[in-house]
Amino acid sequence: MNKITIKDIAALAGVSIATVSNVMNGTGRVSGETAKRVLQVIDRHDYAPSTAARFLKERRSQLIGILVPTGERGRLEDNPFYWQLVMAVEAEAREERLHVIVSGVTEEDPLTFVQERQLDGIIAIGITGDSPLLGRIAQLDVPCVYLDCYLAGGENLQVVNMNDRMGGYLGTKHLLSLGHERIAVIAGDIVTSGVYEERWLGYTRALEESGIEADRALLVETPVSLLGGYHSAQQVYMLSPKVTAVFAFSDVAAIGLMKGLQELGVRIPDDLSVMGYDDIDYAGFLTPSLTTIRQDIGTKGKTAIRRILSMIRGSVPAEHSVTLPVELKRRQSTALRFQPNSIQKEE
Amino acid sequence: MNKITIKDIAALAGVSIATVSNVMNGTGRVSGETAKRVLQVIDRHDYAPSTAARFLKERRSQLIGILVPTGERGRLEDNPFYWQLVMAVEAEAREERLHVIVSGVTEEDPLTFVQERQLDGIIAIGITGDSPLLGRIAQLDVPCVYLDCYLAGGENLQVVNMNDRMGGYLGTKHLLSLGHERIAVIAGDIVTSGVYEERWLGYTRALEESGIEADRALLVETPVSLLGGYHSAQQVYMLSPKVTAVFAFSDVAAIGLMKGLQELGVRIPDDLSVMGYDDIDYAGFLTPSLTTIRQDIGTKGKTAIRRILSMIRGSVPAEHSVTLPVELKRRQSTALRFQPNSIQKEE
DNA sequence: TAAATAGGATGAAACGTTTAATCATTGATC
DNA sequence: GATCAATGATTAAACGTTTCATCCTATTTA
Repeated sequence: MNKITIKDIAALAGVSIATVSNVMNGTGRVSGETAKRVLQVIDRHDYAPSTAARFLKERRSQLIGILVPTGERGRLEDNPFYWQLVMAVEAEAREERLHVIVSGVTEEDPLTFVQERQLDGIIAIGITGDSPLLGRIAQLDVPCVYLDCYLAGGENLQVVNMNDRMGGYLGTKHLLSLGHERIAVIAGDIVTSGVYEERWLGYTRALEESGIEADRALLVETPVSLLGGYHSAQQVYMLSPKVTAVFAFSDVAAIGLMKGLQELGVRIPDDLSVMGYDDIDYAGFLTPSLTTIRQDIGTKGKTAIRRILSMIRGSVPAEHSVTLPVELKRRQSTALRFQPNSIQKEE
Repeated sequence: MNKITIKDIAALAGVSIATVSNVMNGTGRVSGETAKRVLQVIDRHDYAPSTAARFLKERRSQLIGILVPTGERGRLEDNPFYWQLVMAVEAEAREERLHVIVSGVTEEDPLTFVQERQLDGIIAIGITGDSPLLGRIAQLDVPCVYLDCYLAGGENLQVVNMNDRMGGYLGTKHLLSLGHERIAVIAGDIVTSGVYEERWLGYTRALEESGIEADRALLVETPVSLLGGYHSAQQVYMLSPKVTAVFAFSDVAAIGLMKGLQELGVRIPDDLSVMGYDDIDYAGFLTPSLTTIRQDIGTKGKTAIRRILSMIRGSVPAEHSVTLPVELKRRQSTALRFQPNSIQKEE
């Protein structure tokens, strides 16, 4: 069953292939009569023009790549966050008749496919300031928007970030306002990841404003995952009761942490306040529900794809980077420091 | 900055384009000498051959489509499950040098892009027995694997399902073994969705084996989501205390349900046992942790893509459909019926 | 010495589109 | 009646590959 081509349609409709092409694209001049006939033939044989041929001619692909960091065994990172992002990007893209390729980037052969497939644009997520990818992408000369990236020399790159520093600041302020002064932090590797570093900077600034010096000993660096959070419960437990609150820089880690703490007999928020970050859907449905910093991933994705689109159309947005707002979402997992009658912990 | 093509490489290396092509693909006969020279030139200009041109010739795309159901506003359905799937599929695909397009399918123009882009294969998720898509896909004549689909006349279609009936059966057996006899069920629309219907059939069979007749009044049909589960808590509450256990056919709904119940003062599992389905990552990290039916999404995805690959290579797997095993994951949210001292509920 | 063979490289067609340039027909204008 | 303009449709080049058939040159074989 050989694929039907524009040539077949032309023959069947008794016109030239140019006319068929013109009918499909609304270009050139075609009489209503002919157009109708051609469309009928197209419809009857449900013919669809080959994008390979078209894009070969037009030198583009109508394809957007989402470059997702890979974790163990070269797999895409396991975080529901990415699906949220894909959802947002795909929705916008589909409206513009673009499609979305989701791909992990590995060390060996990171990006040749971008070039080979002539992607119209790419969205790169979570690239750290010193990554070699950065140079590669620049070389490619493809419209690119960086998401959640804090880049060293990237002044003229398109960057879309959430206001991570503000998030760290808001969360810490909230805990301070509840009377907490020694606040532990759970985060991924602070040094290499701009996102967590920014949140940490917000954290320290808030503390400073209250005349408290940030104490690196209260920082627990752990993989950002349920298990990572779970395992760090032990360390947090050792820090208590001097430490009365924990700020986890990720909801996922916070959920693991809470589980771990509860198993150790710690009551949340009575004994310890826990604060998350992201406001993933589950945050509001935990017991206790999780106070967190909300970032609107949908907006983030939408902003990214919109910028890609305007870059594709040749109009580079005026401002290079945009920082989207975050918001404190107060729930049950944070409370005033110490119940009056529970100043000392049982040992 | 015009894209560099095979022609440029040929000119620079002082050979014909045929030779360049041969060098790249290891076809034809090329001397080691020439090969080296060509490769150098390719490397120096980091040239990457255009897939559009290549695939135009080869009549394929090295592209796999994942067709995701769309929910409100035409967006991809919001369920972390899909990301798990994409992760698995993408990993396998990348090894075979295929790429993955994620696309929602809408009513208006469901699938022309499959044809236009000449996808090498598609993975269709959650298509119900009577969907018009089914016919369209068959028409396309593209290798397709159906995931989580119970199809009416689909004897010769490639279907990969989990053993949903067994899952329903196992979960119900478990609850029965704990002494529960009136067990409510929370599910999406049973009629149209094969998956939930199967689980329901497993449920009724288990009951029958204990001489209990399934009671349709104990079935709460609700959207499969956190909020859906949350809202159904009210109905479940009305059914208690005669009903002593709930089987939610989705973890996501179960999580919402538990939250709702806890807000109503119901203790889990003391007052009511709750059982989920899927074993999403969060299930083990809730308080109480959720007893559930585990399905291995990674394996599901891997199986699907493997079958696609063999279909692409022309060898249609012998058995048309495969059913993967599920497993009971016992945790804290289910317990023996009634504490001895709490036979009657306070009213 | 002539013919056959093998290795190495090339020419050109084909893949299915788009599009600029061209052509043919008809009706309007001078 | 000749020129022009407008309309409708066609021809052919181009896009960047792959690949088959062909060609050249040196070496081996008869």
